[in-house]
Amino acid sequence: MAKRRRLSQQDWIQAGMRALSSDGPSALKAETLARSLKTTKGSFYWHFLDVAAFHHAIMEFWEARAYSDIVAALDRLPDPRQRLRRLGQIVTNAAPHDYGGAALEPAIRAWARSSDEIAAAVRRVDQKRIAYLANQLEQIGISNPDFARMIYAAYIGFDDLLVLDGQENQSAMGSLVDLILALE
Amino acid sequence: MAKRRRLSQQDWIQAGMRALSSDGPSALKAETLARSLKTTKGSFYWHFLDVAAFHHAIMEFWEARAYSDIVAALDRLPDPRQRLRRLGQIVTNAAPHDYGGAALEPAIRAWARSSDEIAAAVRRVDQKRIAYLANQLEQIGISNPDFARMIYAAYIGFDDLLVLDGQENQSAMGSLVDLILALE
DNA sequence: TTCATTACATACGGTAACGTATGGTTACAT
DNA sequence: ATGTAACCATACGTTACCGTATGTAATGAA
Repeated sequence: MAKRRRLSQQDWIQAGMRALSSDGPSALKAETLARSLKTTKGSFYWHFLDVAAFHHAIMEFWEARAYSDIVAALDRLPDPRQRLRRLGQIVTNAAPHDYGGAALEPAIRAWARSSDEIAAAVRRVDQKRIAYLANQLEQIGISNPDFARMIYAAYIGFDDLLVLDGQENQSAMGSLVDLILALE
Repeated sequence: MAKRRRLSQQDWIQAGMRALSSDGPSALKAETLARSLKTTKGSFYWHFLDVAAFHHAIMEFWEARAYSDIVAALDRLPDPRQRLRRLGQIVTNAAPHDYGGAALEPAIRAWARSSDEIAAAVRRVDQKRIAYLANQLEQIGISNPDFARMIYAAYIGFDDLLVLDGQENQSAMGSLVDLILALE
């Protein structure tokens, strides 16, 4: 039999992200998750004040990594051009933070549509990522901010399409980056 | 006092789309919507067998228009180039089917992440729209299907960004179309 | 006008979730 | 080994929704 090890906040957050990715925000319930973790509400309410606090914790966990993980992956590359090309590859591989076969990020974005708090977090992350992109583009002589927003919009769209049809996006995203890099 | 006119299926579907757009799929409950329509469940269960049937009706309403409305708006234009440029403008104006200040389409896409039935409908619509785009591009000598998928991904992403930050996308989407039209 | 059909109200029993309270276990530090 | 804190189980009262049943009001065709 399993060892029935005790749980931490992190275990609950992980389970939450998995449930969110596969079933949407309505799966983020204390009793439901408890069953999936083979425990009871008692544990949940020990680790979190209430459901809202749990939601908040998931949001914070995501927000803390959503920007820095991408930048960390790209900043190792010396050239802005290489960084942008690499970005094209990141998107397509079901992206960072994969849970139960489904990507976390599209799930978070979907969640944002029913929660103002989540929407605010997504907005903050978007702003930072778009600014980062714009900065990379400036370094190669492209100052029109349209292009940063364009790349980012495609990034979001590809991520959403991937979840739905599972098709490869790498090629299309790569073509877009190439198109823009060819500008200057 | 108001005349308390009686309701039709359509009234419920409209209310559902409004609720979906502003509060997400969890707002699609019989009793909640009844309150918002100042009536009771009695009316809801008269017009619909159950909640699932109601969801299905909303989905069908959207799917019946999601493809044809866009094509209808574009096919009046004689030239594929003009059609693609026009598409750039459509996206940004909070798109067709606007409810309560929020666009319906991103709400449907978000809903698709928690419902397989909705996801299937979105998939069907996506396929048809991408095929239409690819067809337009072919007419101007661009046969690489990456570009149809790229435009469509950007379309989705811009729509999502619009809801979040309310910024103008027209310029960025236009730049993308121009970039591609310049290919041939 | 009547009366059948359409549309809605109300009351009911059932389920699933919330958060609290309280008591029982496990782990570890001394 | 034993006591304290961390962790979990269980039982409870409450709320919001589901779907059904059944009765009541409105409306148009005869």
